[in-house]
Amino acid sequence: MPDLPPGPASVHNVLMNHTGFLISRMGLVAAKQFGERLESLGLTTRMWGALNVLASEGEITQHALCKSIGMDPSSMVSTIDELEAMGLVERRRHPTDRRAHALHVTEAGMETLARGREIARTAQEELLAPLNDEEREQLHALLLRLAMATRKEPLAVAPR
Amino acid sequence: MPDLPPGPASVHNVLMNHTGFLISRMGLVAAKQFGERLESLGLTTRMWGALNVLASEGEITQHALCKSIGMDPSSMVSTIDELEAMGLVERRRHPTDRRAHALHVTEAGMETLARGREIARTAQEELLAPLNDEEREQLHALLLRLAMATRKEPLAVAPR
DNA sequence: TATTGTTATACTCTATAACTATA
DNA sequence: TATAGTTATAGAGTATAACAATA
Repeated sequence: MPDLPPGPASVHNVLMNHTGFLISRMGLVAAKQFGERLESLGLTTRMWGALNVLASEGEITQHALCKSIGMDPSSMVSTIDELEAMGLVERRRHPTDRRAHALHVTEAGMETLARGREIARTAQEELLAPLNDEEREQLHALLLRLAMATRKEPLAVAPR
Repeated sequence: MPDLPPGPASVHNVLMNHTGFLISRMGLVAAKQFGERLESLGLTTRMWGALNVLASEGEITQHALCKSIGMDPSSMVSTIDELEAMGLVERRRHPTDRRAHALHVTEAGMETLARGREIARTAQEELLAPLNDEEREQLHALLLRLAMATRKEPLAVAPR
């Protein structure tokens, strides 16, 4: 009885035949690699996702942000807490609804966001290194069509 | 101030521009959909991954199985416990090493595996529904090249 | 009566370290 | 001294329910 299977460890050929497994697997790798790079900014993938959407939407409520990225409201509290503690986001008064906050991205938040986007480019370059430009566009287009079909799935930005 | 961003909820346009995000996102969707379907067999994605590799490798040790799918040995214990409780796998005596087990897939295990593969086909059909056959092959080939480049990453079969 | 944000809680998944019995 | 399997434990990450303030 062979004690170890032949070939490099960690992923088995049998599983590689399934596209769904490959997507799941590469999704974990991508999230992990990006998350490790984001640590240099003191950000998690969840914080980055929230900051990113917030900057593009302007001042919105936590509730709206939750719906926008599919995060649970109770999880959003701690995410915004962390961003606020770092001075990247402020909870400002909502002009009309005294229950709600108007989430505001600070100047420091915009700077961190810019550096995060640079990191995202680097991480993407690392992830897609085996592919040329045309192939990268192909992959993106194919994934985008899949994503558009499952847009309503209430999944958070990052796996962990 | 707009209370909700325009368009359908749960995933934001800004994030859709990143291939890494799309892969991560679709990986979660794929794993979730497959996991829900596997419940009908009483299996988790982890159990299915272990059973699948085990059947293709014959009788190997838990240690070898761990290396083969990138699962932690301590997590493997409960995974095999569950498979054994369902009568799909047996811990048999290793012929030469009294510390180790020879993991054996039972006949019931092979039958469950066959049904699992049918479920995998169905789930894949659902996931890749927006793509035609040629596009599915393209996507698979592109992901496979990425996966081969990161084969050594010690990540488990399924995110949760 | 419903909604926003918050807190407390529980549950899952995973990783770490220590332990045993063998090698 | 190292290895296979196990156990116990702790740490993320997430989901659920209840709550106060306000609509």
